[in-house]
Amino acid sequence: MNDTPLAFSPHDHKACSGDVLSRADALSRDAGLRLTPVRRRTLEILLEAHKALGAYEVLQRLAGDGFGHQPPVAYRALEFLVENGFAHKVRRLNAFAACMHPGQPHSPAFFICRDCDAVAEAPVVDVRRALDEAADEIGFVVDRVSLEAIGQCPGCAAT
Amino acid sequence: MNDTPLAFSPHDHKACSGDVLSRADALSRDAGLRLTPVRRRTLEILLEAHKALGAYEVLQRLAGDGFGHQPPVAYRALEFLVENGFAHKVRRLNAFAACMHPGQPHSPAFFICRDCDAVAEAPVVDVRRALDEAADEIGFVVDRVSLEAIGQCPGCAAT
DNA sequence: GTGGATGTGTAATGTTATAACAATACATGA
DNA sequence: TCATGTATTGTTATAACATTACACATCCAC
Repeated sequence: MNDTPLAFSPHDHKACSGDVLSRADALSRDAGLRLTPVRRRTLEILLEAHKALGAYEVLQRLAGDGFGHQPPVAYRALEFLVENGFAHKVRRLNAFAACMHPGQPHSPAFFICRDCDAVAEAPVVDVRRALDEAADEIGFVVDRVSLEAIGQCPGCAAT
Repeated sequence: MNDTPLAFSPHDHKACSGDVLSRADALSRDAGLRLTPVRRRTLEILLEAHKALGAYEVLQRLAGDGFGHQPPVAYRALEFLVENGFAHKVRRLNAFAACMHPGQPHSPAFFICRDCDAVAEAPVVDVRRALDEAADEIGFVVDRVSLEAIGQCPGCAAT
């Protein structure tokens, strides 16, 4: 429960956040999606935090910025972001994290550190393919998958 | 002989429940675990329901059987079952399901039907291996994994 | 401009989960 | 037998997460 970054390696948060945000702008324009002020600010909040945030944490920051104070304000914005691939829900934490690769259809997995709560999103195409095969065998048609691993991140293992 | 998990095919619930329950008794004895009345009854409830149940549903049935009426009663029993491999938590549903293969260390995935809410537990060793490889690459040590797929089960696809 | 669809705001409520403490059961060894 | 330690169960209260329902505003196609 510290500020350990979303990814497990040091990097320039501001640069990667800005980058993702501007890609989100472009993607929304192209797709005819309305990345309205609340929604855009919500994404920005997730990017700034650079970790998974609960809906009520997001709400608190939105309220501080002059948006609504009630839960649906945050939940609706988060829902929009998740549905359109700008964010992911991390079920293990009941929390939300900005997607680091919006627009590139990817099958993400989340690696959640049990010690510092950091969440890393990693592409795991092979994993997804293996899962689809397993589904095929039982005649199940997969819509969406959530893959979450709990364990220890390199940073916490080092200490 | 096919691999379709029990949940998606007709079968004798009472037989498979009884079987799992007696295996749980044996495993507990061997491992020195105390499968106390609440805990055993909780497992029995999950087996009888033969689907994923919310903690409050479990609690209601426990209360009806003369056990406590308060949430921790159910949560504690469920936690015991999950920790010792007798049940699984299905995070997508905020619910719990009996493990159909207690004692056999397995890396389970859950296939959740969006139409009928049936939950099938399937072994997915390949998937787990692929995930471990992805974790290795980023220096993450995996403890436990939750793999949940939402989609359509064979039964609902047929109708 | 009008009207429908979409988005934002609020209040109220529902659902899931845990903290904190008290009471009880049970094994072990004096 | 009785004291003592530990695990378990029970209760109250509350935290944390999420949704429903409804009012009003804004966008945009016609």
